[in-house]
Amino acid sequence: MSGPDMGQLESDALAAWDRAFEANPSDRQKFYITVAYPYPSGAMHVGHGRTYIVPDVIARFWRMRGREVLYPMAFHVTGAPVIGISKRIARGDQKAVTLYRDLYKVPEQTLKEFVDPLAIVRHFSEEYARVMKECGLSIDWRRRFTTVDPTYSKFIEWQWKHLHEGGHVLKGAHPVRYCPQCENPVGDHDLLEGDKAEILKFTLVMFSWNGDLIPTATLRPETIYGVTNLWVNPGVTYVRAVVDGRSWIVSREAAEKISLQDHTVVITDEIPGTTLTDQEVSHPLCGKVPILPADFVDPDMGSGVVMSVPAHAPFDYIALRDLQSLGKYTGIRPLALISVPGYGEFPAKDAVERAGIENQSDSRMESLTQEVYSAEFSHGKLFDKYGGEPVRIARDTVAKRMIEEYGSTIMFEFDTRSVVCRCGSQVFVKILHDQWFLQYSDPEWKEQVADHLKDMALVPPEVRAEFERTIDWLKDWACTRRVGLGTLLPWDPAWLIEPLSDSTIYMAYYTIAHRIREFSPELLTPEVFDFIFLGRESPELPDKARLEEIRAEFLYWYPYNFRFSAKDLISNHLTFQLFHHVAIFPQSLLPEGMVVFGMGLLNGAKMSSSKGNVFLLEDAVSEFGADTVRMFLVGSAEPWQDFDWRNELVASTRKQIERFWNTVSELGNSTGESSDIDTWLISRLQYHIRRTTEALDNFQTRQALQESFYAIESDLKWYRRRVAGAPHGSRHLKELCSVWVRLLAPIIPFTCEYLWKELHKEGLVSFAEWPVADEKLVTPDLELAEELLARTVEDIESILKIIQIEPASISIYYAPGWKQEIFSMVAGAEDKNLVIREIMKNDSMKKRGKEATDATRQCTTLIHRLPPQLVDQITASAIDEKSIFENACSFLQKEFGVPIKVFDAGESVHAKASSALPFKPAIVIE
RNA sequence: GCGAGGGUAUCUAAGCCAGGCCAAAGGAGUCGGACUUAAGAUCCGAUCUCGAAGGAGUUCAUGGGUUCGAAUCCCAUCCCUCGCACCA
Repeated sequence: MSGPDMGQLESDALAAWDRAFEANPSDRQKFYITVAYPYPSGAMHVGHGRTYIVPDVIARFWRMRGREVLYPMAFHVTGAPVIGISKRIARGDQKAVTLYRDLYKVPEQTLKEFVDPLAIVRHFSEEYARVMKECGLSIDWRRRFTTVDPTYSKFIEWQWKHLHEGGHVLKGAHPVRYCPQCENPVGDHDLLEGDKAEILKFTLVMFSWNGDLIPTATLRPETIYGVTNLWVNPGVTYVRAVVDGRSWIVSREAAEKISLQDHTVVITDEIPGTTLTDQEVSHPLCGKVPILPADFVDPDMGSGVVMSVPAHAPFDYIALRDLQSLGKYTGIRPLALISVPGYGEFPAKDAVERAGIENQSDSRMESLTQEVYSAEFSHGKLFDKYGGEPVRIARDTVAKRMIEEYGSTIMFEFDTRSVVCRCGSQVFVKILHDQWFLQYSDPEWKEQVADHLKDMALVPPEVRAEFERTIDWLKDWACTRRVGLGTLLPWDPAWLIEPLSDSTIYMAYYTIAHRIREFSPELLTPEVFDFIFLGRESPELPDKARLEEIRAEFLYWYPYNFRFSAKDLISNHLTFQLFHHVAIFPQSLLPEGMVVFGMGLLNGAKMSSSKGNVFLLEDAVSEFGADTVRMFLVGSAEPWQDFDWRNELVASTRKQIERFWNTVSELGNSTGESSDIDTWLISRLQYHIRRTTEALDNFQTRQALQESFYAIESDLKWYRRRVAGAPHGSRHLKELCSVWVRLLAPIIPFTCEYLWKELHKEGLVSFAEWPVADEKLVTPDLELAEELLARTVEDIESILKIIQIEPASISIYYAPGWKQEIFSMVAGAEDKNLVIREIMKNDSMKKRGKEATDATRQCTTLIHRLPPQLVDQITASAIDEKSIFENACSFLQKEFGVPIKVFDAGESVHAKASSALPFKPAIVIE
């Protein structure tokens, strides 16, 4: 039989599902799940596919279990990326055009429209919706919206009014990456180079020189006590500049940077580096020190002047050593100030000497500096005369003191040298003013979130620690931007609300999205939302009756049951949304649970659109079929594990679906009489129903598939073997198929929808009743008998394999009754080492002597090897091995093609017979 | 560097929390057989090593330790993934 026509089958199912998943409040209990909505700036790949298919499987499962299930979807279009994309496409940037035209397959005509950023999100949100439907996602599309819809903006304004009034939004200054050419802050996606650059906070230590200040930038202000000199580059021309009214000497680059960081800077004249060398400067904390020449000083790093601490900085140590080896400045000695275990008086000296470094151009200097730096930071302590504090604490105390008493200031600088904007200009750190912050640092707010987290279900449980860490670690978040798409900050409309910050409670908005559109946006005052979400009455609400309905719908669905997202969002979105929920909603409406996904790989490598290493979801669906894609994505790993898409594995998934399709088509309408083995099959089925249900209850889609697909298949394999040659399947098989199709319906709904009809069932399988295990159909004795038989067959096979003789007959010797007794006694014994004594107290056993002690030892070994559950069953049910084997004689004869004889081992004199044990008969092949 | 998670046979992936059910499930791949004109599909078997009796030996990143007994518990080391922010 050939496979089904998937194309036809899929379009039939899609037609049948049209609008079927629109969810409305009902008498049923609700189940509401949401997934982080996509930012539609490109085509969906199979990684996205899993993000939405896993929740769909869960949604379908609960729907079949009789819940009213809401699974909504919307599109996040706020932010700056599409603006950059549209600019690049407008400019004809080759890389961007290739990506969109060739990889994402955007038609030429549409691509032309991409000069409008909104056209991009419009195009791809349509694509997303279309592909999501093709995948069979059971979404209520009536609730779809985008985050720039005027109605949604009204909702965001309401949210932010509450955050503001609740004291969670504060104004402050903030250092950002800034492009002077574009006159804008730049995000990661705007960068040509240095996208991982971090902003470091340097302290400018102010040395005095003839009425001028010479600042040196350092990450280690506490080392001021060990400064022996400064370094300037003699080949660089420095500038004198009036900075906030004081005269500074710094490199030209530094002057420019400082001017972006809250200082007024006026350059007055130039000073060659050579003028500075051999001059003497002073600082209250280290006294007078000379300025020495050094070529390694980079004018583009910090102030362009460096303070030298040869005792603790390898660079300084070796630069000094190099000078001194030329007979210069020999009077200068390193000055130690930190003690650190594992190093002598001068850690920098130790490190340099241990590594055998010859001179300052050695490539290992960088890592050596890092090594000393870390060792001192984590284990170092300042000498008592400098306060005796650990380095990690002293660093802050000294910095604070310098700022308060000695005119120091902060300078921001990147940790990587070259940070370049897409426009080609160098990027600087700028301090932005009037910036609004969400005050995630607020201890009280943190505590509320942490308290609520305790009540939440988290899947998998391992992520709890990471959430706790994140709540603890979160600092204030700059929540407004100057550029991009989005909602204006209601009380300061010069700012846009930052995109991660406008996506924190939209799960509540879904519940009313389709109804709120009945109002024109200008009617949607904060009072309206206050009423809908908080039940707050106010006079003059528009269309109160309608609002009552909307509020009722919100209350029906909220709080959501589970939110799904990938693990990279734990440290921002998933935690942010908790902060916002606790700030706005009452206890009873707070989120109940979260499910965190793993990441996707393609052929073992990370999926990445920019590197072209993606497999588009739509291509996957058209090549393999939606069900295959679904089954692979939820079945190859549990949702929280990383998964790896490999075409060859996916192809074999398709074969499995075809096999299932063939089996059900063949057996689905059987009506024959049933026998013991049918009863056995149905008994096993109850177990699989239970296990599948448990797995899906716990979001274990892979486990569910193992139980509902492979485990049932493997039972059927044994069944077929047992009935080989017997007439057509029984009516029990029909029942099995009906259960089987339902168990798999959440995972491969297209195939199951078709087969459901084939089985002449009413309605859609998507809404059919989820199977429930019926304990009355469980027959432990039969299962045990089949287990014994299967194990015996296995034993016989393994013997046959080894001895390689052509067997003439096979004899099975089942264990005598007294061994059963021993077996039970051993099984029931607390201490298996002492049981032999108990057994020997029994006279009839005593009479058997060695035979009985041997049997006890053998039973003990056997019991250790059998699953405990099975041992319990064996002892509980006193099975009749004799009749089991006799009943199976014809089966065994067919299996092995030779006559089978069954004997009581107790009545046999055959040497082998004595090795018979309960559940492990002696086997003799002749 | 810091924080969180992980390393199981050819690949993938159970098992680990609650140590003996473990030479270690399932799936894939590979090899052999049946069917077929052939291929594919399907079905059956094998797939760490040894073995002419259902067994034995060596394995679960590496090295130690605890225990009668360790893939599972403890310690150290190495490697991988994610996050470290104003960005979706």
